[in-house]
Amino acid sequence: MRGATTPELFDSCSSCPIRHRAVCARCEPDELDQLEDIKYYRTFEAGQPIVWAGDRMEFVASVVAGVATLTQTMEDGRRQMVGLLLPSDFVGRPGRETAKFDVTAVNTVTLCCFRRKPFEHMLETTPHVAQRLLEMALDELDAAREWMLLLGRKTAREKIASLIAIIARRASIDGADTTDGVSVELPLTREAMSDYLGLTLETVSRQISALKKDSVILLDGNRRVLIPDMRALLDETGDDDDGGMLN
Amino acid sequence: MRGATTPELFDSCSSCPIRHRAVCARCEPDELDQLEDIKYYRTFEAGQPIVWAGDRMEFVASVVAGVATLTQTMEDGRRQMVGLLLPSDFVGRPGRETAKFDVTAVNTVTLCCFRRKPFEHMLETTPHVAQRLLEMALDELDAAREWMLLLGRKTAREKIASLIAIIARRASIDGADTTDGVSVELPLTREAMSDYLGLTLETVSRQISALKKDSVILLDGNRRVLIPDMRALLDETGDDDDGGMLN
DNA sequence: CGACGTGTTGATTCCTGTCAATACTCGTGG
DNA sequence: CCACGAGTATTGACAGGAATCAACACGTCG
Repeated sequence: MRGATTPELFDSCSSCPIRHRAVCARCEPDELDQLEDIKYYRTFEAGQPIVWAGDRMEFVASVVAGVATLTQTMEDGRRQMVGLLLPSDFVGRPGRETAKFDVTAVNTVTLCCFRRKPFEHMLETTPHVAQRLLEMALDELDAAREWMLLLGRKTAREKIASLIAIIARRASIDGADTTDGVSVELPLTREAMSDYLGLTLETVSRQISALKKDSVILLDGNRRVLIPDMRALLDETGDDDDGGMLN
Repeated sequence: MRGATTPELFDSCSSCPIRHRAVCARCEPDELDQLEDIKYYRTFEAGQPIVWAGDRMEFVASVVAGVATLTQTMEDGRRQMVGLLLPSDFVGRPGRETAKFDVTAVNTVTLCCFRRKPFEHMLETTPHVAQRLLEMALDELDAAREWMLLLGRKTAREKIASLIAIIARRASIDGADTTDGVSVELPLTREAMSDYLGLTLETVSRQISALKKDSVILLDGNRRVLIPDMRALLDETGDDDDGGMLN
């Protein structure tokens, strides 16, 4: 059903693909051993809920593979994505009993779950976990604040351009070739994009079409975007600089 | 001029008004001694910049008294507030050289500054500072994410109602009488409110007038708001519950 | 094939932004 | 005392951008 436990995905933490970026990044071998004792893997299929807001959380986790969304919903159905969880991102909040936001798998998601109580104990006893988590929380906070500028002040066109630019930036960090145009796969449906950007899905569709018409982007199918000139795309985001994207 | 150093505001940390809520809340006496060694007070007058985005930050700090804003500005002047700093809130980001946002004093602000390098050293050596800072960062992150829902999905009227409700909540926590109506002083100008809510100041003014016309709020001067029925105000925020505000 | 999920496009509405005029408050100085 | 000006706030007229309502295209899967 939902969230079946997977036996073992890796021999040990040392062969884990997110070992150097996740909450365990700074851990010493003995600290990793402690984490091994309290961890287990779970996978969720595309579209499945990982937790509902208000649910009791028995674990915190690192995203090992896949993409998940953090969303908030109003009673009348209006929905806002408040975070996009990619591999190595952290799920859950130590010190809180119940989840505050809905977490949903976008595609197949693998989580490395830590039982909450022992994890909280580790935060108090082993400094490297707390230090790394602090670093990650501060990064998330910066990202959230940048998103606030987008949500509060950017036009629909700027929002779309910003989203594509951010995804392209991540793709290029992951080692893609950027010499003559970048090609990125949008991991989100139009509806998910609209939830992320604070727009309707119709507006998202229209602005993507508009950027295509203006040759800022090219489409290859519905999901794949080709960016012939990154500078031109960045000019559409409304941001003053390139955000450290270009070398 | 700007940011003059104040000799000494309190005998010691033990008589500090934010001692139990700030980043030093969990510190043991010997840890407080360490903090004393690296701290100094500064005050800023209303309207003064505390730091500009891009400035080199030589310190991190706790807000001791006053209100400051964290804002981001686009090249064409569009501005978005991304945080409101109240007493006990933390300013600056350990591990980063330069400020990412503008920080501005709304009224007279007193900061308890810690030299950045020694503070970062303390984060590595004394767990109680890091633990408390993590807790505060996670709270900030939650607040930022709730604000994202407001910015992305709420109507102008809901935004105004939400802002007043949040300020009223804080006032009632501070021990005001809520039996027959709450009275709160808005610490922000209409323009600052508009920056916070992602609106224009005209829209802010109009929606405040509309809420007044509908008797959801009463005005006493430009800044003081009387709330005859908190439930009625909360109904206007668009939130499903009372946010833990009512007992 | 038909149903369904996803995406595009069009017509129209309406909320909020923009531009503009006016009022109010509070100092300062004649 | 009042005039004056700066900063702040309110209100009106109007325009525009995004939401809403609706139709239709495309691909997949039963």
